[in-house]
Amino acid sequence: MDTKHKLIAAAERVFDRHGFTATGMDRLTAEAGMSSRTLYKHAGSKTALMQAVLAERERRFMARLDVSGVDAIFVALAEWVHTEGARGCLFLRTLGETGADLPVLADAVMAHKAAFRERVAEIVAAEVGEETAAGLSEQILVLIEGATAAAVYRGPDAVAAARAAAATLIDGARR
Amino acid sequence: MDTKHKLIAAAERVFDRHGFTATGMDRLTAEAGMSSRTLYKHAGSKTALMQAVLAERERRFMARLDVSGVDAIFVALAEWVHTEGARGCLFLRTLGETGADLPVLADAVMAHKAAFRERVAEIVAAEVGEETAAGLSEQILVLIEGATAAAVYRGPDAVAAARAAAATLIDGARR
DNA sequence: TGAAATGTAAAACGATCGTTTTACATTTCG
DNA sequence: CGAAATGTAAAACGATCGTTTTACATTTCA
Repeated sequence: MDTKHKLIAAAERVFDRHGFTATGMDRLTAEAGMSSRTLYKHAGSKTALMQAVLAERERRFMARLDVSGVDAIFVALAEWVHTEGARGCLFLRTLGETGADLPVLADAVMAHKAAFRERVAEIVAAEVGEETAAGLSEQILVLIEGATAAAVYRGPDAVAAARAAAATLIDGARR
Repeated sequence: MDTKHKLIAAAERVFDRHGFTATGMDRLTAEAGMSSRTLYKHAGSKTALMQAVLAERERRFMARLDVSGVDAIFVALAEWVHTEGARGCLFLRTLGETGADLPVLADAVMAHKAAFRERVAEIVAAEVGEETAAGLSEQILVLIEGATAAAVYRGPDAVAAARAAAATLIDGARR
């Protein structure tokens, strides 16, 4: 059981830094410190391994989204960028790499984004009320995605700017 | 000369829809309707072809950014999504696919993003003045990136939300 | 004790990768 | 006219792809 988690953690690092398609199995076995036989016993296939990586990523990301205010979302995002770096959303990157050619991964990405959007809507609704939240939560969603994307070349400044913009928008919606 | 442009246009379509790494030369030659010998005569290599694609993409994208107000940026973005679809920023996707493993492409992406950021700053400054623009243009930048990313799974709604958010932020900065 | 489970190391599988080469047809233009 | 330029079609290059297999070592536990 420890072997599988070690594999997924190693695969997440390598896929995140070098991309899914460009990463060969030899690099995965080397990084995970195990033979290819063991890797395939646990993962099944390269695509299934990426599936497992996305599932683990979703678990970890959603745990950070367990907050009770919009501002806290951006604090959490700033922490994420600080500890894990900024290479863009792994889900959208995976979708972008494979397009619709690997439906299993495309479905996982879309399911994650639906859950993510739902969670953001809940947080916004709790802060400004159901009726105001309708249009506002989509704006907050865009700010989170934008901070994630822009942080690739702007670093923490992008997250800070998104945080400030969100505060302005929330403040405007309150009155 | 027409051959080269036909090649680049075909390569842009294929790379955009199926990714850079996952696309083989056979798919490129088929889509461009030419032999691999001719392709290599004009492009040099797969990486150089992607370089040319990014240069063409930048030319076309920057032409759309030739507007004189922040709101017009989002109108242009909405048009782009309508005519070309939403598969995310090709520059960031390319960077995400290859990481730092192909410095030529990474450099092209960073150079484009610097120019893009500069252009956005100019547009914002023209609208609210130099001193107010400092912090605000980074927020607008985040909104554009966010609309581009979120449009992958939210479609035109993401652009509309970003446009509304930008209007609110600009309005707040004016007074 | 001994069989089942779990691991490693390494060779091999056919397929496909990006690229070059060989052989030949057509067009361009001094 | 005739050579240079530009194209196609297709085979071949060595390398690497994702995956399976063979052979063997170690641990687990009824």
